[in-house]
Order: sequence, then structure tokens, then C-alpha cells
Amino acid sequence: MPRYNIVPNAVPRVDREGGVSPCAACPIREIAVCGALQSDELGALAEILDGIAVEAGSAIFYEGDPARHVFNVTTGAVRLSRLLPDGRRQITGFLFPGDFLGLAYDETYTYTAEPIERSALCRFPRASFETLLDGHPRMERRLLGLASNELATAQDQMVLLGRKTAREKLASFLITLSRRAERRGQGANPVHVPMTRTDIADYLGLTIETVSRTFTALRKAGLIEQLPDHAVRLTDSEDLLAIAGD
Amino acid sequence: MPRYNIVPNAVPRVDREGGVSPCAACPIREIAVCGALQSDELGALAEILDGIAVEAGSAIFYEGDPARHVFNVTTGAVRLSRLLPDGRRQITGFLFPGDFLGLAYDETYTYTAEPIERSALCRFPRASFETLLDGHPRMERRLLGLASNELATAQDQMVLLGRKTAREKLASFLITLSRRAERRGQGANPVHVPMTRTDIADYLGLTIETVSRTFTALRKAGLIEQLPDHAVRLTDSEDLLAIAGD
DNA sequence: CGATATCTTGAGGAATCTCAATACTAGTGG
DNA sequence: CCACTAGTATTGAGATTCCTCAAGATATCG
Repeated sequence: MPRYNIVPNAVPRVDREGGVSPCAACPIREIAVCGALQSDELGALAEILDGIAVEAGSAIFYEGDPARHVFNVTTGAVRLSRLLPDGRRQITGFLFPGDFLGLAYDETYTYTAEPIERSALCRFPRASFETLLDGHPRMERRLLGLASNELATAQDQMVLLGRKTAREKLASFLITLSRRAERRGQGANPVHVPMTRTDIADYLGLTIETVSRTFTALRKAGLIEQLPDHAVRLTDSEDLLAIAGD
Repeated sequence: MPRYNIVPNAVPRVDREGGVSPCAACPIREIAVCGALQSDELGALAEILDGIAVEAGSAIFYEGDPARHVFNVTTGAVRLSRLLPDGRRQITGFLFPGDFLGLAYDETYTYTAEPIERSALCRFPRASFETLLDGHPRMERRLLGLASNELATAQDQMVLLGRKTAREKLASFLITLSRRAERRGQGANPVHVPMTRTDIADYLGLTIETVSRTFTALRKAGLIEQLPDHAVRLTDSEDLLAIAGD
């Protein structure tokens, strides 16, 4: 049973025959791995790609599934998580448009990937993707850089989880979200926080109650404002940054 | 001021002229990135490599240093760590013979690398190493696999830091150490734990007192024995594994 | 507009931390 | 070879942060 639907038109396929790749018009290409390719190479990408659309509540893949594809998020937001046998969950990351997903040394995924809102992704069969890499060393190098980057981000998160207080964790989280939105060219200050308290808690190694109380504390301290529609204004980014600790 | 001494003979250089690479005799080559090269390609590796020796108490590089080299641990053990402005420390990993070190997307290292005991490493100038990768795609692919692996390990550690109890953290730690020793072909059961309580605490997101108390608790529960010389016998690996949670 | 999920707030409890004293270990010099 | 020292580890008692359990408030969606 498929975990999502393949939606051919999630990515425009026009002109594939004519030699113009849908990727050429992709708004996030430059910030994604695909940006490593020249325009005349994009056809090769489009040839192995399927556009998929996923709704919140479904899954892209589960921990333990055979790792048959790699993905690129084009719209929406995705959470990556792992479970302990008794159900405790740790979210290891949130992905946004442009982010790459599915690198696996193993033959199976080591984490679950689920959209937290309606999202679209480009899906590449892993084998074809690897063949593509063989012919495009620039792209492979980019992927390596990307992995290094993710590794550095993972280390940030370890510092957060192992050594920061609840207040520091939430401050870091909000600032990081804001920075990432900025890099994608979206509004960085009232920052959009699409995830639930449960997701934030499982990401920061806290309970939902502590997350809620800490939001209240930051608000009462005049550091943030909670706006409608899951938006948060960073009233005092400087202080917030000082609290976040790096 | 150099942070360590270059010790030409830390890696045997005999026969470089004669075309036989010191790497050919390297006992950890197969488990390291270098294993991706054929024997007739090893000369290229040796040409750009320096052997370095470092003592506990020194550093290989610090967070923020320009990332001019990449390394491979050949003997000993190395800790990677990051600091918060107020001095709180998080150790993000321990490296053992065969482990690769120094991947950096940035121009500077994002973490500090220090030996926790007398160690030897192969050091490669980053630029030369990247040039080498250009000519040896198999090695680059291996490096990518390695990075994926590290990413999965980092996720394990996030689960540990965010969602495990002190008892579970220590059990996981001991089992992981044991497994890694085994993969290197060393004794897996009385497992050698070369790091101090402080290092273990900073790795597991605990205090040294809690680490110490938890060691005592595991010992009293009959799960481990503490032997002389920083060795720990896993008396009941099965139960320990169940406690570790994955 | 009701139903359901999500979020907030409160009170009490538990795990871990802090501070402090003592014990152990390894290395050094007599 | 032993005594001394400095670093490292253990143990205890009390403090603190965060968690658990529970109730009420708010938001979301059909």
C-alpha cells in the first residue's frame, strides 16, 4: 500500500519532449542540490523524477522501509523522527522547500518522514539518482557539502538537547526557524511556526506542557509576541539570540 | 603556534620512492575511507599525507580554526566537542582508528578535536584531498556513504540526548562502545572505556555525578562489572541492550 | 455550531543537578 | 619502594528544573 499518491502534475511536465526540463522553472532549484547542474543538464534530472503530493497525517516513508528513493522538498514542511520501542519520539529535523531527504547508507531508512502540512516533493529512484551522480561529479560534490552541512546542524542540535535549558532551547528553535525562512527568501520576522506543540516538544526534548509554559514565559518577558495563524514575532531578536547561546 | 607536532615517522614512509605506499601496510585501511582505493592507487594518497602524533591534553584543531586539513585516526581516541559561550560543553562524538575527521562545508571547523589519549592520525591538506577525490570517484562515493552513516549516528545521539534517561543513556553508550570495538576487531566484551567521567557526562548530557551514580547502579544491578584499567565487563548484554532501547 | 484536537495553566512529584566531603588512582620525587 | 600530590571518581544531602497528571480554555474543521 503506497504511503502517498504520485501526482504527475505536482511538478509540471510540460515540454519534457521538447527538451525543456520542468526543473528549469523550479523556484527552489538554486537552493537545492539541483542547483549544481547546468541548465542543459536538467533534462537528465527531470527524466528520473516524479512529483508527489502528501497531506498532513500521511507519511512519506517509515523508519525501516526499504530506501528506494531520495527526495527534494518543494513546498510545505516535513518532519523526520525516530521512535523508541515504548513510543517515545525524537524529531531529528524539520525540512522545508529546497531540503534534500533520503540519504541512506543502509538499505533501509533509519527514520520516518512525514509532512506536517500539505507538501510536495520531487522523488528520485535511488539507483537512478546514483547513476546520475556518476555522470555529474559537481552534483555529487554538492551532495557531500550538503551532508557536511547537515552534520554541523546535527551537532548544533546535540548541543541544544544535551546542554541547553528549556528557555534556551525554545529561543534557539525560533531563531533557527527564522534564519532558515530568511535563507529561503520568506518572511523571517513574524516567523511561521507550522508545527504543533507536540512536534516542538519532541524536537527539543521537552514535554508539550514545558513548551507551552516556555512560550508564555518568553512572551511575558517581552521577547516574542504570539500572533494568529501560528506566527511568532521576535520582538527582541538580540536578547533572544543571547539566550539561545550561539 | 602549531597545535601538534608533525611526526614524519608516525606513518612509515619507507619505499615512497620505490612506489610502495605506506598505506599498503596500514592495518586500518580497509575500515577507513582509504579502503575505497585499489592498491595501485595508494601512492596518490601517501603523496599528500603527513603522519601526526598527538598527546592527551593537546588539540588537533579548535572550533573556528580555518579548516585546512582532513584527518584519519590511525591509533588512539579523539573527542569532538562544541562549547556554549558560558563554557558548557557538548561532546558530539568519539573517534577511533579508521574514523575520518574534518569534513567541513564551511571554511572553518565547527567543532574542536582533541585526543583523549596518545593518538596518531593521517593528515591531508583539504585542497589536495579534494583534488584526489576528483580523480577517484569511488573514494568520493565512499565518503558520501560515510557521511550518511555519521548522520544516522548523529540521529541516534539525538534520540539518546532528547528522550533517554540517565540509565538508558549509559547503557546505550557502553553497548555502542562495545560494538564499535568489535567492528575494529578489538575486544568487545570487557570494553575499554578510555574517557573520563567528565567526557562521558558531556557526551551524554549529564553531570559527572550522575554518570558515576549510574555506573554504580548498573553495577549493583549486576549488569556490568568495573574492572581495572578503565575496562567494563558487560555482564548481561541482553538486559543492557533492552535498557538501551535500540 | 458542535465536536475534536490542540493549547494553556496549575499542583505535586521525580529525575537530575549543585554543592560539599571523602575516596581512589596515577604519576613524581625523595 | 614509599609518600606526596594532583587529578579523578564516588557518595551524600538538599535544591531545581522539568515532568506527570488533571482541568479548563482555545482553536479548527466539518
